[in-house]
Amino acid sequence: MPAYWLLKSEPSTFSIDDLAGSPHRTTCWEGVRNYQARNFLKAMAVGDLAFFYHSQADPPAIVGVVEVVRAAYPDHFAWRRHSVYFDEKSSKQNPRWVMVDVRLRKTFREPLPLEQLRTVNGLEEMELLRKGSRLSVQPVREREWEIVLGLSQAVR
DNA sequence: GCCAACGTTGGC
DNA sequence: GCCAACGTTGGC
Repeated sequence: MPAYWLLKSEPSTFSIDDLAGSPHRTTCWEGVRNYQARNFLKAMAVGDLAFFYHSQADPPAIVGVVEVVRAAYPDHFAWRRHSVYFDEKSSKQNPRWVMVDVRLRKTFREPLPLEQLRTVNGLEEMELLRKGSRLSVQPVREREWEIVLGLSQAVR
């Protein structure tokens, strides 16, 4: 059984269309710089599935599904002095941050806006919908996964 | 642009 | 270990 997750990205930085245009529709998920989010990245296994969420977007929305194709490995952007993700406290000997690789599985025909998700029965406890929730990598319960996927198919 | 809700830093 | 100050996220 795969586990389910949700990954946030600002589309102005990296959108689901950018992923669709990437080689093998695959990308490394670099730049996570929050310990709780990092620990979720470490918990991911190949074959796990994740919603792709557009934050700081108009509207903010779940826009598709990706699959984990490589488990956590050191985020080498932390070692690049000129990267926005540089962190001098992360060394090659003792990497502080990790990333996974994900491949695009599905782009929803219609995005599922945050505002709509807030009205859906069964999603009340979803991390994404918690007030003040800022986690950029978060687990999704199986039941929540099924409900959201069902919505994505209902909007055809 | 505002601001609530965090997370991090650092003095003590 | 506490907590004030500061920085960041992200909806609105």
